[in-house]
Amino acid sequence: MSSLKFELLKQSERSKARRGRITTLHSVIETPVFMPVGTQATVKALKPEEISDMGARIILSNTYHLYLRPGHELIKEAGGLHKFMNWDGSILTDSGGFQVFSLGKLRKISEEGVKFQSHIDGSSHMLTPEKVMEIQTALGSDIMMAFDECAPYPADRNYVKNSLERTSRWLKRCKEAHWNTEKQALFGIMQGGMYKDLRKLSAEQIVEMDLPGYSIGGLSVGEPKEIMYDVMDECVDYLPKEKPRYLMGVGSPDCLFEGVARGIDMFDCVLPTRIARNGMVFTSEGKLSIKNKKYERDFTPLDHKCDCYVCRNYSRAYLRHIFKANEILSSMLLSHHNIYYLVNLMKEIRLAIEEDRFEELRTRFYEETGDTWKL
RNA sequence: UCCAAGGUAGCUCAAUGGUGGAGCACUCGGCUGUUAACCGAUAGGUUGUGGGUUCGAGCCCCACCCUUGGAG
Repeated sequence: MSSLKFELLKQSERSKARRGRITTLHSVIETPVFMPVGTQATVKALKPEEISDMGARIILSNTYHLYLRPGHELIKEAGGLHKFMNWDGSILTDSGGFQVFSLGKLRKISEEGVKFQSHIDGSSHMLTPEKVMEIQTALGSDIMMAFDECAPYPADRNYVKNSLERTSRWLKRCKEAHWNTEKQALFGIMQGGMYKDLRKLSAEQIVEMDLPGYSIGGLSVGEPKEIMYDVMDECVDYLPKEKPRYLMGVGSPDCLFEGVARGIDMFDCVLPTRIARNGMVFTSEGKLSIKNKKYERDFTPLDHKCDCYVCRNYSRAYLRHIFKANEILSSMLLSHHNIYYLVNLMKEIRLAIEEDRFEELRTRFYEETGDTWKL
């Protein structure tokens, strides 16, 4: 019995969009799917049952952060990450590869792995493919990500090539260190920066490993959207149709549409929760900054088309007030709305694909949200 | 009534006699595998009032007004 099953339910004929279903030990996940991010074993400001009630069946957490604090051994002792954080759906754990990018000044890369200086206490730690697999095995995630290097943008071709080839070698080591194959699936990560031929090279090297799923990494790292879409166009074609494709770190509503249209099945992003804590929300009419004075006496809901708990019970005026007053409830309510918005958006997208009207939904989305998502 | 300390941005406070600043608040913007309840920008001033000394005063001198504390 395999740790992960992917069924391709429908392939759209007018685009690469497709409907699928992933089954892991903990849940059945309808795709395309958006995965909320819970880096430190919590989707910030939200209770697991809220996320579950919205219909989300999978969330993402992070190897690097949990290894540093509270430590993977402790989580193993607690009975695994699911039990520890009270989440009974599926969990995908990122490998710490993104931290190679985001903690740029605090790390040193070698063939063996990456030496990090903890951003918490400055202590030194070595993450290797083997170590990362050990940590993710202890956490007990349903989907483990291979250890990769997320190259910065811009980066010169030579750097990107060396980096991607090392990532491929690290993937091989991850696979060799992967023993809990009955319960946990390992995904490989494509790199290659903005160079299409390098994307192809990376894809060939990782697909050869015959893994249950593949992701596209190294995008949405500061490049213009046109470039990201352009690279995505090609990337997907290099990945097998019968395996789930995961675009890492992408999650603005427009990018979700563009990703789905290009054949992506899975997405994750900190955007909805982060911008919520900073007073920004998604609505059916585009972005809305609850900080703006124009909402001071606006007693209507955030989004009149939304039927989430927040939109059913609170006004913009109230949400503005608690945000300005720096009340904790502000983060809770705005995060709830934003996650609901994306989870629901994906639900609509799945239905549209089933009914052969994804393109119409996509067009309508851009019409209704105006220039909010302009490139 | 006397004594003391003090009056500088909306608030709390900086500023050897030499171009009046900061934090917070306000207004706006940004955030894409979380080092982020974060970061950035705009705006905001007759330095309590009136005199004086000085090339030059928020700062020194005089008077007055106001605030706080103490004494009676």
